[in-house]
Amino acid sequence: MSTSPTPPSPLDSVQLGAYFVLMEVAGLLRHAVEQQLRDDGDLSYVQFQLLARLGLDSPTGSERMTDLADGVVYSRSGLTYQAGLLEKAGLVSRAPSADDERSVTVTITDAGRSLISQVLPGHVEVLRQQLFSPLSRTDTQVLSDLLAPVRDHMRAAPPRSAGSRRRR
Amino acid sequence: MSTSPTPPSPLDSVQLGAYFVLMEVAGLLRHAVEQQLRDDGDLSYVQFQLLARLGLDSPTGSERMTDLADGVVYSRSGLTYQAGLLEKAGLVSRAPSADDERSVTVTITDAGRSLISQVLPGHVEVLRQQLFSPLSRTDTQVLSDLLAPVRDHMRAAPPRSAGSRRRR
DNA sequence: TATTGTTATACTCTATAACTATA
DNA sequence: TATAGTTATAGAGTATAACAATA
Repeated sequence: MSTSPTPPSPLDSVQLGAYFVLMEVAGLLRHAVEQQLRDDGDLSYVQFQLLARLGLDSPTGSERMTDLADGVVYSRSGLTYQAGLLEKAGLVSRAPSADDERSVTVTITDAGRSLISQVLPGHVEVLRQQLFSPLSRTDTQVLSDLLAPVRDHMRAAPPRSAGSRRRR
Repeated sequence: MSTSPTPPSPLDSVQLGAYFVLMEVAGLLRHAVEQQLRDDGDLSYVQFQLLARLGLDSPTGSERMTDLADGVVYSRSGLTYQAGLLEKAGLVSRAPSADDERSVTVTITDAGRSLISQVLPGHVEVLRQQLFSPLSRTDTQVLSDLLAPVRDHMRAAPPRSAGSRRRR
């Protein structure tokens, strides 16, 4: 069932090129960014994502475990592991949700917010140097507009048949 | 020395958006692709990259360890580990280089080539469904053209001050 | 019964440092 | 001395399955 009924029909060279550049740029960028986060705040990229989501995106500074897992494409156990690390470091707190006793609400602490602002300037610097220096403002806008539909498409299609539940 | 003399001056929202989409798309794509490679050929993404580089890019099917490490942004020991796995699986062979006794030449085997062609159709399918279905041919071309300079810029700048040697 | 989250466990990957051998 | 590669080792991250508790 892994072979499709239609002939393989390889991607054309433009598509292959786009695939490779995309993956290489993202890989190199992640590498650079992880090093900065490690140096400036002893954070992994995923941990930064979690903190940023709580501290920058969420108006309340809180989210349920499940929502965090959905946003970061994580296994439940993986998120539990990371949330445990963050909590042990005093960067977030966990408490049973008010409305649903099964849920756990994760909240960023003052120390967490402080760490974000400590790490953010360096982070922005890396982005500026590595990613944006070769891109004009228009380029950046176009790039964003091109990738946004892809992201939405990927989020919609549930290819992760692993566990069972995923979609909210 | 981690704070720059110039004011933090945060990225504008367009730049931040571009950064996040780029990372999310690449992350989701890598996730999907890794699952396919695992299912169809029991390969990690890095192992696939190594085999593809030897089998598809190199005309001779051989490369030195160092050149492979440069191409895949790996630590030397990491490459040794992966090359060891591939060799144990019979997908590559290793032999001291002819001209330089210090070097090791890695060569893809028939089994390695066979595995690539076994895995490639499914790989292409995933790319088509996940990445390219929301992109026109023009979109794809533009995306590629936008990212190519970024890749070149990142390759040139040696931010990995870790080990010591890196640039060829 | 379905969902939320945790735990135990095992495995893969990566990086650092020490080491050998050749240039 | 500098480079190519390996080894030992240690640590971080991830996933699976079994589990407990609530809806």
